[in-house]
Amino acid sequence: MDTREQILAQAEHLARSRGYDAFSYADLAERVGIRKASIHHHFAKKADLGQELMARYRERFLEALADVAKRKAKAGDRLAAYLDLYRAALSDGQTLCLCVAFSAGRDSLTEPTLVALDRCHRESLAWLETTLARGGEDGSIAGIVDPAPEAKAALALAEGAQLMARAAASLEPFDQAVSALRQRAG
Amino acid sequence: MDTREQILAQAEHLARSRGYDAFSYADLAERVGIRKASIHHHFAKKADLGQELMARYRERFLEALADVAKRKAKAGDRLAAYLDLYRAALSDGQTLCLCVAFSAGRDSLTEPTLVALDRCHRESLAWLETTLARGGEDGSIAGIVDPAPEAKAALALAEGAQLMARAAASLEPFDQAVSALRQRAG
DNA sequence: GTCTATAATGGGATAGAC
DNA sequence: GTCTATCCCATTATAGAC
Repeated sequence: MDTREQILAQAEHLARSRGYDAFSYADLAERVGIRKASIHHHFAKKADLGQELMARYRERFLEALADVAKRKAKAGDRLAAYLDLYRAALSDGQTLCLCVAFSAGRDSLTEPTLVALDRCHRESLAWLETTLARGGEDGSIAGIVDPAPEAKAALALAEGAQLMARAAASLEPFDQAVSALRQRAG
Repeated sequence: MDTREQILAQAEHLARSRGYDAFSYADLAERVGIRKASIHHHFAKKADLGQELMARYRERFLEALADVAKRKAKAGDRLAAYLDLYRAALSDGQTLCLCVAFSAGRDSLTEPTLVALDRCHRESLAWLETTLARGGEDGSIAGIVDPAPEAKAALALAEGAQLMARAAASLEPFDQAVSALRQRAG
């Protein structure tokens, strides 16, 4: 992994565990094992780093959703896998997904970063809406009436459950909060 | 309103709109119309201010829940009023509730503040669990099977819907995300 | 591409006069 | 209780040598 990738990886971890405002180039430099000035060589401004973090997070997340759709045929299994993605992102209550972390501190973000965040939300919702609609049709997800608002509810539930788990620094609140939705997926 | 109260009010607004890390004593001083040193007279350390912010927020929120229980007899109406509290806290997508704002940046908080945050979550969950249980019994909330995990789901949904609305700086995502739960309450 | 050095600014916090 | 003045440190960011 080249230096630029290492910076991005460490920055993502810091942003997801502490928040965008609460990590510095000094933290980052220490973890990567280079100097602050070298970070600036790769990302001139912190805003550039934030923007790229969000852009690549969105890309990776959407790829993961596409992969779920490829691996799982039944909509119910896809929804379960969706919840597992959020569960895994928690790392036992230590980190949030980047969308949640960035949403809370949106005032510190620049316009391109906000655009990428919004795009991530909209694309996730489209995937969820399709999944829920299919699940309603083939009967693999129970109680689907109107897929569009229910997709928003599912996203809100996943993000909120993550937040509760992060507050408690434990996975348990997440599992309990999503259990009812999980059961609807069989 | 005395100075101390003004400081708390402005600090709460800043913490809820920007996050704990992203507001300073300088911001606060400017808004209250006094100097930084005068803020330190009332709250020696920022951690003291954070702790008191969380403590009084919890107190006020729990009072609001008690008030809902006093004003509304039916569990379904209580749940609707609960969602309205979260909706009102959003101020059109400009501010989060303090629990959500503090959960995201928990690494910056001191132990007493985290204890108050956890207490706020636990007490809210207890209120919700009682409300959902009653709603299941009297039929005013549809589809209640197991109140304990469903209380956690309702809290996660409310917090997550707030986060989505904050990300979009709009009330709309909140209303759509909670619409299904609202309908279950009649 | 990484380094040392440093600028410029802003952060939390304190001393002491009024 | 509020002020001015100041301290010390962390922050983002840049210049220029290697």
